Amino acid sequence: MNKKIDFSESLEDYLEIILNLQNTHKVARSKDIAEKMGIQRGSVTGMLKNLAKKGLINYEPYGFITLTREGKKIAQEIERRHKIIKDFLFRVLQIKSEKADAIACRMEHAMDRPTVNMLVKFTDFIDNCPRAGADWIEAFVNFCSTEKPDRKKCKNCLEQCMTHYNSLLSG
Amino acid sequence: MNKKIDFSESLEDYLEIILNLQNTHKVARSKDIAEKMGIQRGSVTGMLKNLAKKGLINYEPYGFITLTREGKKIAQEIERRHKIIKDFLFRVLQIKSEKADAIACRMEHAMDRPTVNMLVKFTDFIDNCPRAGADWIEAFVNFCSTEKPDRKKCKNCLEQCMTHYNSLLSG
DNA sequence: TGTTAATGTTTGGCATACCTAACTAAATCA
DNA sequence: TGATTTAGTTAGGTATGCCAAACATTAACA
Repeated sequence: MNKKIDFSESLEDYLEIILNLQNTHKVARSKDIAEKMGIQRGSVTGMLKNLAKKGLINYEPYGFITLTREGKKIAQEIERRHKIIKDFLFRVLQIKSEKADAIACRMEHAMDRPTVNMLVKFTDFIDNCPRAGADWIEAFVNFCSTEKPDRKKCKNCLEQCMTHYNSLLSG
Repeated sequence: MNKKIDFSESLEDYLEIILNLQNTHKVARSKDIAEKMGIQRGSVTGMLKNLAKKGLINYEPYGFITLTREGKKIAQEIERRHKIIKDFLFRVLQIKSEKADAIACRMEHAMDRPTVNMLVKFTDFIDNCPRAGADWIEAFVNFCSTEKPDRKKCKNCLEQCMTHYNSLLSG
């Protein structure tokens, strides 16, 4: 029974924004959706009807807009993808927060669930593996700004990493 | 003079495919483009005219299709993004080759040049940093398939990593 | 060289998703 | 409560990008 209709990027964006508005403003309003989507108010109505027809929102003219259970499920999935991708772009790839958000907003439609799940595991791994961690990301930043990696620095880095791990064990 | 028109995903796909066909078959044919795009032959003609109008391909009815200098530049940029993203998905995130290609094909339109550049640097870093490398990716695979990371394994892993680095220095 | 098959084009139609402008309902305030 | 502002809807229009089917051209081969 799991309908695997694939929704358009636009539709997914609407759901994500409605969820967002629901969370911050209690209820989603047509005007705010238009504003967040960067489109005209008139364009929103059509999509609201569309979303309602698909059973993703509760909607009647001039009434409140809320996500149905199904709509919320999808919106939350998109929101989750967004956060995961943004986190990777921002924390690992060092993309500036605002830009990371903008790109995540586009990438979230391109990646499917299993792939995003692997990305979560990967950032988890970076955060938890003694060979990686915050200082390793620091090393990456350094790697980016220098021409050729200095092997001597590598020795230091490795030793530091080992020391840190040992203190983790004993601490 | 650097025209920064942003092209549609569809248009970028056409260019990428034309480049691909140019490289493998010497010349791009309407039928093959349709096949690769998974669309009907009739739909291709319209876009060819569009691409020609934008100065991205050399095209006249019933004639050969080749990329102009400008078109090739864009196609190569897209192709580059595709390869980089696919490599990351496949080698790092362990996404199966075919699927990695399909997702890369969608992601390549979502990521801009600077972001892709950071992704290259990141995979470069993974390949070159003594704390990362192929065995570290192996460790990630292991991390994915186990519930909780085993700290004892970490000790081994770290020591192996250190040994490997030392042998690199002396070797 | 004439016929046939393959390839490419044209046409009309459809769906999505946006716009503007006119209109309607609801909310606000005097 | 009535007038005005704000929010939401409707209607008609545009651009993209696809389809199917009829048509035109080119290539293949007999």
